[in-house]
Amino acid sequence: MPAVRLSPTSYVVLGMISLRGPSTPYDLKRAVGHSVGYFWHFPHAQLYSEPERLTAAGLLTCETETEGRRRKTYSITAAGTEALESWIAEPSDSHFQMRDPAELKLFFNEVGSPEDVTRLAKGQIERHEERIALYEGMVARFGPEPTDNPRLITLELGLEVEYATLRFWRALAAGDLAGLRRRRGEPA
Amino acid sequence: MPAVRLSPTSYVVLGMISLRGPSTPYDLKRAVGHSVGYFWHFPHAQLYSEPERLTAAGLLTCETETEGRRRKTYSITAAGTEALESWIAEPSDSHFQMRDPAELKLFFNEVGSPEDVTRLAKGQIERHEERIALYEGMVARFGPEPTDNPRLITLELGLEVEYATLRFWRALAAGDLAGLRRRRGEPA
DNA sequence: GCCGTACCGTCCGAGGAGGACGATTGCGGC
DNA sequence: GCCGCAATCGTCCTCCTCGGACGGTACGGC
Repeated sequence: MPAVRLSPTSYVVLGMISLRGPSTPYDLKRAVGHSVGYFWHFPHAQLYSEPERLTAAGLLTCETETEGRRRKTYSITAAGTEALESWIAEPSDSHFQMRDPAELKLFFNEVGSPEDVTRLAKGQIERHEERIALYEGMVARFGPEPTDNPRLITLELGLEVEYATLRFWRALAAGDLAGLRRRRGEPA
Repeated sequence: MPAVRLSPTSYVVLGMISLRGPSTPYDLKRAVGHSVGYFWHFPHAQLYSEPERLTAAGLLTCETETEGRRRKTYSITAAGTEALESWIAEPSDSHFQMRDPAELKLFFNEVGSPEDVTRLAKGQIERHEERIALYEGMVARFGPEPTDNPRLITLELGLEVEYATLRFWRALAAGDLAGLRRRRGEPA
């Protein structure tokens, strides 16, 4: 049972199995796809390899189907639950990372033309409007009151951020960043 | 001159050299540290390996110091500039990623205790307040008017996002997510 | 039964992360 | 000048992440 370094990915796997009960990698893939996946993307292949690592570390157990499709069902162990809980309890260390290609393009916009910036902004506005519609739909379906479903709380954070970036790109397209600053100063 | 896949990291290197002129990896490290680095982190080692790749692809040229400290100075080529410009001009494909460990913890908070959430929120509030102070300081120093310095425009986006997340964690700590939703609906 | 299609699992090569370590330089003390 | 120390700068190594390619499995239509 070698000690392994646990990454955020590890905790997503542990957390998902903890919330859902015993799961196969494919179960995880789908579950992640319409929840955590929206704000923390990772490729499906890791949902196959990561549980293996965690099993080796004693945080999961694995049961292999013998008949038909080879399939592995992972369950969380006491050690796994403990690891997850202590991660949740420990103070959060690092700041978030944005990783927005559009923001990069904007940063280097001096190189390009002003029309590039306008086009970029237009595209981003659409993109964020779509995302907001998606999130609002989820809220409407699963619980209009934020406290209805604890797992939906993070959606509120997602929405808050989406609206913020939308405001930014709209202000940029309208050439009114000063207005954006002014409105930020107002009481909320 | 083999064709290489260009990642966002590649464009950061190209963009930085394009803005600053010929640079050594260490120059880039420092330049990135107090600009792009705030919203797109990457380890310093890549600022040594990535220019090599780009040189192999013909997008940069490299001049090696012979005396004293081995040191390489990279300059952008015409092909490099072209690659950068066409990247800026092309429509932005993918949505941004948040990658916020705190958001993950919140998502899995059912596993933990309510005090964990409160503690998490308190920590995040501090963290984002610090970040906002840092950004506001930069704005005050380098250009109170958003349009003063084109490279500072992204700072406005950073601030907008920081304020949004700060509002969220404050609302969460105050147990008033409903209020957050209500205020989002108001005209801006 | 045969075939097409959606579903599911594994592999692999390239790139990213970030710490460890080694080399170089400048500076203060003598 | 010479030494030693600390800051600066460059490279390497190992593990992890990425994401597409590929191949196997189940199921419905005919």
